[in-house]
Amino acid sequence: MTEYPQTTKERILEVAGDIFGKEGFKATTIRRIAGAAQVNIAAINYHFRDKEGLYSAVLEHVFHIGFTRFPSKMGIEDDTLPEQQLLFFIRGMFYRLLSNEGWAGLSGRGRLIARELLAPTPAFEAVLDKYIKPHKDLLVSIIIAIMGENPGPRILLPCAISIIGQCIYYALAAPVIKKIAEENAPVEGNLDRLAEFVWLFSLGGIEKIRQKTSCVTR
Amino acid sequence: MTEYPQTTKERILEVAGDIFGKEGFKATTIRRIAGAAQVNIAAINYHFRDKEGLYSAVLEHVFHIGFTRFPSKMGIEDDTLPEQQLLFFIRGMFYRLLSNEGWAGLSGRGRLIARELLAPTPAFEAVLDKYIKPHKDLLVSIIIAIMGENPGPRILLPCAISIIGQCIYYALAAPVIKKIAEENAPVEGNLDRLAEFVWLFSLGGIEKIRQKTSCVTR
DNA sequence: AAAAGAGTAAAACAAATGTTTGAATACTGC
DNA sequence: GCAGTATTCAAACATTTGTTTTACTCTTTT
Repeated sequence: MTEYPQTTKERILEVAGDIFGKEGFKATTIRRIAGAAQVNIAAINYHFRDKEGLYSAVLEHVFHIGFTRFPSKMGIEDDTLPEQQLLFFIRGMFYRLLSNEGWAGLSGRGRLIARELLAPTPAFEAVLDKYIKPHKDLLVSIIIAIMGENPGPRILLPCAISIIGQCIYYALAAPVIKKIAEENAPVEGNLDRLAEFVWLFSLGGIEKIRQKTSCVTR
Repeated sequence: MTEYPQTTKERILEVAGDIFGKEGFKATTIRRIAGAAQVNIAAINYHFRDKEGLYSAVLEHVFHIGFTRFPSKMGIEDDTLPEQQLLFFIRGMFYRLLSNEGWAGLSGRGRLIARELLAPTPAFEAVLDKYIKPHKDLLVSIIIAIMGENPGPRILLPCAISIIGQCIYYALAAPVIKKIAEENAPVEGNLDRLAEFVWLFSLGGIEKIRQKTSCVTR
């Protein structure tokens, strides 16, 4: 991505993120990383100890970049309406997951995240606590605000999962979506429209769930 | 899974599905498969030509099993109400993706599918046409029936993606969901409840989308 | 300017992995 | 029962790949 002079270490991190994401941990060879980063093979082991050490560093780096450029609360103020908060939250996810300044549509480094969801490595535990749990908690609090009551985890968490699931699926299945529904592929120009769609869809979902559960409990 | 005598070829297929799913293509060694299936290494190349040939066969086999045991239209008759059809469709996905008779929660062979969504291999093209596209078309027709009108692909496909996305995310992120929302992990005993939740949520979503788009177009 | 240390380079090592070979064994049709 | 085919097996081959070693270069410190 960045062509301007960087330190060897930085260049390795950037390049490794893309390649690990595209190929997966096992399929990635340090020779390939070294080649792409125009760095000697031994430099990788020198800076990161071994392949696994490099991977951990990459994972942390990727999450740091994503949540620094697109924080969970992006655009959300204390006086923002709950519904608006949800829109910002979803739009944030789309941009973090799919924009080029973010995780580039999981086509590059971002696919790392999907791979970790699928099969968490030990290195994932750290980012789970640091980035993902707070992110989830924020969403849950937004849902509570929209519902106007706290229906408990058996309602809240599935709601959160449904919302996050839609966003991540766009990112995860981007290659397939491009093939069977090209018009709606999650490319840069579509992000706002798709985010707004998911937002509306989710508002409707939350509303429906609220009706049903209120109906049952009372 | 099956312990009773099978042909070598069948045993290889079964075992390879699990291992490819858990480890990914590159990380899977044919020696490991041979060991687990109690088969000579060369037998694999004999029956399937090479590692890639085995993988293609496994992928087709996995999809065949899944859509044979849990067909897209499972439970859907011609006179089923559209809303009911959606419930059956979603429930079918949950069982296909997550039950032990299906793809076993992507913990075993089913994870193959998620891997293919993430990074399609050439072998995926075939199953895409044979299984996935018809499956998508069915869902789209159900959505049209629920909406009572055809709002065009820019509305329909995002709807379909939102619905499928929720289902697949449960399967994909099962390891992580277990960690942060254990009560709602997609295990056998939760499938009906979660399917019904996703159904309600999606009905609400479709309704909301329909309102908005009618509002704008007219 | 000399010494020390950090960073880089090329080559070599050892383990693993996909594939092939050629012989041995089981099965099938006549 | 036998020829012919299909299947299984153990061993070997050629690559690939993570890691280490050793020497070299450059910067910083004294």
